[in-house]
Parts: sequence; C-alpha cells; structure tokens
Amino acid sequence: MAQSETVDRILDAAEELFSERGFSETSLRMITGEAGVNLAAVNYHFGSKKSLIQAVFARFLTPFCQHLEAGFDRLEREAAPEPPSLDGVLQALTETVVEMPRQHDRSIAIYMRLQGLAYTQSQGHLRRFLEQEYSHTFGRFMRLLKDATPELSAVDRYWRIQFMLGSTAFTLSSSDALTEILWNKLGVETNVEEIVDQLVPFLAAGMRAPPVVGGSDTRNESA
Amino acid sequence: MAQSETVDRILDAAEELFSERGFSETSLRMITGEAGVNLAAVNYHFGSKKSLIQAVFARFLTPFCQHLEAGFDRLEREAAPEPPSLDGVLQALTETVVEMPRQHDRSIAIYMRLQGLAYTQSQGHLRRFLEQEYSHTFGRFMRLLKDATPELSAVDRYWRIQFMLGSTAFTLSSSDALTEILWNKLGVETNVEEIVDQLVPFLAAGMRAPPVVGGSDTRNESA
DNA sequence: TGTACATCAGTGAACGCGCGTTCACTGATGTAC
DNA sequence: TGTACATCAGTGAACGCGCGTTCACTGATGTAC
Repeated sequence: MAQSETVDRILDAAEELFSERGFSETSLRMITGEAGVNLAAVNYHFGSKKSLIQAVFARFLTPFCQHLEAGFDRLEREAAPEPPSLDGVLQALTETVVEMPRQHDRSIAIYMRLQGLAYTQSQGHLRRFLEQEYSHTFGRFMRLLKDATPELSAVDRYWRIQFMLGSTAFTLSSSDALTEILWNKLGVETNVEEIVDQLVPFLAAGMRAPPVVGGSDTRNESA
Repeated sequence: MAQSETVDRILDAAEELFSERGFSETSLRMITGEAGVNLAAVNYHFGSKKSLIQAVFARFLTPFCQHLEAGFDRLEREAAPEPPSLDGVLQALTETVVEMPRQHDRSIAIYMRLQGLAYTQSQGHLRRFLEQEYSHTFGRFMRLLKDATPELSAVDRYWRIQFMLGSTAFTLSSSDALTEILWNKLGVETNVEEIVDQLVPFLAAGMRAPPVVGGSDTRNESA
C-alpha cells in the first residue's frame, strides 16, 4: 500500500460516523469496526480520539479553504476597484460548498453536517484548533461581507452573519432528511443545487433588511 | 417538604448542565452532585436518564406551548377575519420566547440552549417524545405561517421555514458563545432579547424575498 | 550477495475508569383496628 | 391511646459494561557493511 491505506479508511469511517452521531456518541470501536482496521490503529496513527477529530476536520477544511480563497481572489479581481457585492461573496461561498465535495467525490451532506457539528458540539479543543488553523480564510470572508454591507453597524452585521451561518449549516446538514420530507409531502424532487438556489436569496434578503432601530447602536467600524 | 423538593432540584441541575454540555457529556453523577442529592434518586424518581431528559423538556415546553397557543389565539382574534400577518406570527413566537422564562424565573439562555439541543442533539427517543407531545402547537404554527405567506409556492415556503428554524436553532443554541465573542471583538454587551430583536427582521425579510424564479414551480396549496 | 540490525505499520489482549442502573436497606409518616 | 403494618422518599454500595488508552509483540521492508 502506497502511503497508509489504514489512515484513510479510519478517516472515512470517522467522518461518516461523526457526522451521523456526533463525537461522544461515536466510539473508536465503531470507527475501527466500520473501517475494518484494528482498534489500536487509531491511537497508533493519530495519538488520541481528540486528534482524530481534528484530523477529520483538517482533511476537509484545508482544501475547502483553498478553493474558497481562490474564489475570493477571482471575485476581487473581477470587481476591482469596487469591493465585491454581497451576492458575489455569497455565491463564491456556495459555489465552493457545491463544487468541493464533488471534486473529492464525497457526499455534500457529510461535509455540511460536519460543519454543523463544529458549531454545536465543539468541545474546546476543536474550537481552538479551528480558530488556529482557519482564522485567515474566515477573517477574509468576514472582511468581504463587511465591505459588501457598509450600511450595517458592526453589531448588526455580526448577528446577521451568525444567522446566515446557522441557516446554512442547519439546512445543508439535514439536506437528506429535508429532501425526503419534501418528496413525501409535496411530491417534489430536488437536489443540493436547488436548495442552495433557494437559500442564497433568502440570506441576501435578510442581510439587506433595514438595520434594527433602538438597539445598542455602536456604529463603529472596527473589525 | 411539600411534594418532593428532590425532584425539582434534580430537574434544575439537569436543565442547567444539559444546556451547557449536551446530553451524553453530562453524567448522572454530575447532576446529582450539583443538585446535592443521592445518585440513585434519579432512577428512583425518573426511572432512567432518558426519562429525565424528557422530563426536563416537558417542564419547559408544556408551559411554553400553552403561552404560545394563547398568543396565537389573541393574534387570530385581533386580525379576524383576515389571517394574522407574518410579523404578527413571528412576534407572537418571540414574545413567548422572551416572556415565558421570565414568568418562571429561569434564565432565558438555558431555555434557548435547550431549544437548540432539541434540534441538533435529539437522539430518537427525544425526537419521538417531542413529536408526540407538541405536534399540535407546531402544526398550528406552520398553518399560520402558510396563511401569512400566500404569495409563496408550497416549495418556496417549505424551504424558507426550514431556513428560519435553522437560523433560530443555531443562533440561540450558541447564544452564550456568540455573546462572548461579540464582547471580546467589539466590546459590546448584549442579551437574548436583543438577539431576538435582531433575528426577527432578518427572518421576516428572508421570508418576504421575491420567490425564486426558474425552480420547479409547483404552486399548489397542499399542506 | 549475505548477514545483522533498524524502522515501521499493524495487532491482540489487557488495563483502569466512569458510566447508568440495581438492590437491599433505613427511617419517617400515614392508616387500620 | 396503643400496636402492627403499609407506604414512600431517599440511601450506600455494588454491579456489569463499554470506553479510550497502553503495551509487548509480529512480520515485512529498508539499510549498512
């Protein structure tokens, strides 16, 4: 075997089981059983369960961020000297979301559910790891959003970004179940591209809603 | 002691610890330690950990749904013979979210995080329990949303409701962390009421975005 | 080319630990006669 | 009023189990001389 097939088999199984069940509900015995490798192989290759969790995220987030940064580069080049529009930024993001798993031949639902887990289940070590590794791309995304919505106060913008992330992570992480419900209830077939086509105008409209009046109005422009 | 103080102490501790750490990361020993009661008391009063989880949700969801249904009653009475507006429906919901915990003298953040957990961590037994117990109120909420957005196709409405639920569940379940980040980054203090005040116009604007063109356009009006 | 040693991926079995649950028990209060 | 029994909230200690991790080991491959 070329490098170590075992490492990839463990990562594949862990990715799938974590995305289905969460971290603490997935035992190393489940993962190694699914992967068809020895229980001790996880600690041999990764050192600990925590490190395995981080490795799963690294394997998908690193190419994801590369693809996204390339999209941002293109976007800024085309829009120059103006900053890119809100729709452009969101489209660059969703294009990456749709294209990336296809390139790596993996289910988009797994990626999305992992994304969701990073938000809702991250247990300190994972949050720290993600902040350390991917703050550059995340910060750039935030800056692009800021430049695309100069009419919003920093606080308004902060919350609306969180609302967008939440909506996206939740919907796409449950996309399989939601697609099935739609079929059962309304007899309509759909796919991830169509969900994204629905999502983008919803989010863009939310971002463009009139700013909240009355709230704590700190219209400073710090990062 | 009047009824059983122990039961309430267990529920109080479980509510807080579950909302902070999730279900499987919270052991019965933590709960009973925090509550100052004997370990065996949980199984004596509730039968199992699963039943305790359900009891925690029942204690907060039952009055929540009662309050919400009363709000819907009022809303429909005032709007009659027209159906209530979208803003009215969302405001009835958020008013309940804000008022209910205040009435019962409990932290709103705990309730919000529990609400989020019900979406993101529910493990079969909890999902079944919630569907069985609270489908009436949820169905009524859906019907009100439908009547308030007659311009949307069933498919558009379906997705947008999912986007709203996702945004709400994610934001409120991470409200503590997001509040802390806001403080660290922008030096702004906030509370759950303000988050809700931000959330409602964002969601309402998303719901009112022009319907998607080109998508599979099944403008039927089935449930 | 042959031998000795080093490196490395992977293994099987066991370790200690914390978990949810169980069980025999206590002590206080209520009830029947 | 006194005694016997029933009910009930709560307890302390132990149970078996699955968990993440460890460790001594194997067998294949590479390397030095």
